[in-house]
Amino acid sequence: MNAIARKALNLTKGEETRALILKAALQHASTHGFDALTIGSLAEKIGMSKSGLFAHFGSKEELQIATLDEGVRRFNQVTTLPALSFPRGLKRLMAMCENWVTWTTQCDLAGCPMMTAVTEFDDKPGPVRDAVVEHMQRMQDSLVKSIQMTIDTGEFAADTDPEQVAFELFGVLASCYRARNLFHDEKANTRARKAFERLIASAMAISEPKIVRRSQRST
Amino acid sequence: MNAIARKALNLTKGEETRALILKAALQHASTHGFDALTIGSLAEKIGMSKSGLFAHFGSKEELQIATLDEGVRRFNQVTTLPALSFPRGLKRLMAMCENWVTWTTQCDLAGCPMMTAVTEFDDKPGPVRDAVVEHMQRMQDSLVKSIQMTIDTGEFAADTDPEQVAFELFGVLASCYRARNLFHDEKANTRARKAFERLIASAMAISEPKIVRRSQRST
DNA sequence: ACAACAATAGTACGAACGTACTATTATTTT
DNA sequence: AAAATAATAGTACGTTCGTACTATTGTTGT
Repeated sequence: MNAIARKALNLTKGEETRALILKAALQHASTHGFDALTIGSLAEKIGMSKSGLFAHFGSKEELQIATLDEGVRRFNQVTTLPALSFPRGLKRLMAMCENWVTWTTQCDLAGCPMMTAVTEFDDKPGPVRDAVVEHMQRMQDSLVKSIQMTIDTGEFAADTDPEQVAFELFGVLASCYRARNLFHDEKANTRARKAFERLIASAMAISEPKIVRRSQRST
Repeated sequence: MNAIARKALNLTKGEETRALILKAALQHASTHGFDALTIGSLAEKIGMSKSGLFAHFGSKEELQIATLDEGVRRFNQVTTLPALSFPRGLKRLMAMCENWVTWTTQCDLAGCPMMTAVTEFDDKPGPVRDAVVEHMQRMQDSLVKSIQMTIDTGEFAADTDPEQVAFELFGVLASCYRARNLFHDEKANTRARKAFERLIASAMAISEPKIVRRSQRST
């Protein structure tokens, strides 16, 4: 990119390379993990010197955190943001579920960087773990809020436990990623969608099954 | 352990230390990951020399695979095996679910080593990944078989998709581990149990909800 | 008990790691 | 265009890594 084009985007040279580094870093971390995110290998990957790259972050931990932040940013960009164009409630929630399934593909990532970060840092105290926890907490809060909205609109049963639904939705996603990345299972996305549907349907159904069962059993 | 006690267990000295190493290795890997399973740190942890420990495995990869094998062995020991004492079908399946929730605690592990291995090696080709895939495939097959048995006994609906149920069961477990290890959520186990129950109930329910819905909508 | 062998320790090596520190270019501001 | 500043490269250092290789100790079978 030349200086003119850069100025048009209000980017300094440093910011431009930093963005370039983070793009490569995110790709690397999503496939090989955040621990494999070494300064040397990353520098070689994008064709710059170790020290030149290092100067942008000051430490490996800062690089990891910046990469994680970038991952979350991209995630929100392709999942949460587009979902906001749907009306509050079930429609929006379903849009988010669908976007979750396809987001890594959309962003050209092999795995989900956040999911990787979670298992990598869940027992490794330090600033990176803190960042992971904060991000995941924020995501969960936003998800719980979406579910609560679906209750408020009356689409989900009033006695639905939003946190329980969020818990299960996350599980579906985790299972989907595993099936995709470990087993290269082509049905992974389909299975995830089916699981989402079932989960949603179960939150919608009020207490109808009970009534039926009673009438059948009373024969 | 002295030589007499060892002989009583039919163990050579080498086998004894190997078992000791693997116990420490599994603990280390379950908390810090398989990549952090370095020869040096492990040797120091159990008070022996790097070269002495190394001689038992010949390479780091072999150590990782042996540790993974040990994890699977322990897993089966406290989950699959006890469940076999329950009758085929729903009872046994429910026992397995319950054992999954508590197995790491029972084995004094911080996280689930297999779950860690999956995210760590899902995009890292090599013998370790191959071992992970093989183990997980075997586990999944056994789970699918258990679900199929529950269909055969008539406890699950005939049109139940065993692989789909296995997919979702795994997701619940993944979510449980995340809640426990990342958020230190005390409700994690409770949520997992609730999710299992809901999933099982949904496989049991035939097509009753449909009937109700139709009658309501036709107003 | 002693020879044969298994198990462990010691030492050394190249490679890669993170991170200082200094030098050299680009870029921006005046 | 020159001065000031930002960005990148170069070099070096101490650690730790995995893994050879050799030496020593412990265990086992005869």
